[in-house]
Amino acid sequence: MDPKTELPIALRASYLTLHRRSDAIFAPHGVTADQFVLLATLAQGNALTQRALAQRMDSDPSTVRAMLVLLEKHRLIRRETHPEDARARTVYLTPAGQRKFRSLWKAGERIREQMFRSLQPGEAKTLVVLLKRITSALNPDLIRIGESISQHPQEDQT
Amino acid sequence: MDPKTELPIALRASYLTLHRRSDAIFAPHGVTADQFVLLATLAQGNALTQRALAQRMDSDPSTVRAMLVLLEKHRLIRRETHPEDARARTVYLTPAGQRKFRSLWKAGERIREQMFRSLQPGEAKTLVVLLKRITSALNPDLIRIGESISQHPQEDQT
DNA sequence: GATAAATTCTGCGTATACGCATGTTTTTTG
DNA sequence: CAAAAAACATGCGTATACGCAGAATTTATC
Repeated sequence: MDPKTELPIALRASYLTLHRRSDAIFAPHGVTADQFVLLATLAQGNALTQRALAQRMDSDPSTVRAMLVLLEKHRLIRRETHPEDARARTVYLTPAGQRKFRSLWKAGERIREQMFRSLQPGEAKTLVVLLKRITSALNPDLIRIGESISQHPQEDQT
Repeated sequence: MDPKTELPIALRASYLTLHRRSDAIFAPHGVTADQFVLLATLAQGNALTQRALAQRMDSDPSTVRAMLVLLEKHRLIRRETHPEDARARTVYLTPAGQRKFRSLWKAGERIREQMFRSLQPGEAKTLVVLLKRITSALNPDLIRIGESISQHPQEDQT
């Protein structure tokens, strides 16, 4: 089969496999794979608004909100009204959330190691580069010549 | 950031973006991205059991079932009891399902083209190879299909 | 400075995605 | 052949994932 056809399928298979495996590894910690991504994003840049958090996670704001409601109930994160913008809510990792994240990071190392070891030196970097390439190619905020992409609010992210 | 850390994140971002984009493109046809994958799998090998279908889609049997129930209601697929094995049900694409798939295939060409064009000659093939590599690296029991599945992800002997 | 426009979160509806338990049927074993 | 084990589909519960509409608030416009 030609690569153009195979590529979306291979991408899907890879992601679903990674997701399943992550869920299995994190389950004993009472956390899902996606919750881990959220916690990791917060660990990297605390005090984000829900919207900013969603953007960095490549997720939908309403999806993130549902996750936050759960995580807040589990006392891993905390939400406060933004001091300057009463529309927004700022999200913080609680101390328990920080501890949990560190422990999850260790647990996840096994998976990262497993993926990484299956690749030759340099291939991981290549893979990341190519993935980012197709991601931005699929992102409709790029203006293509000859093709009309209407109805899309331009947003300028960093 | 080092590639080992970035890889899972990049994979997730790529897949979610592809999935969103596909959903948007297929929505006017009344079909989701995942339903497209199912129909495509059936188009390639008709008359599969639900389990075989799930395996080829890299999906869970119970997930596939839910999709089949929907697709059957939409008259795109049909399920019959397996002639020799009364436990299993065989899935068929209806004529309408075949037509729908052909039309979806055309609609999806735009996305495949967009991904493909962002890559240099040969890179698409490379990307597929690397994705398959990490997929099987993450699969704890890819040795034999159809065997009982061990649920102890502790052993890692290769 | 009042009104319109944009932004942010919330809530709802639908569709995966998966694990687990259950019921039925086939296959294996003693 | 009878009992046990395995395989297949179903149903349930939880957690994304997303679009869309609505309410509150900030920013822009005249």
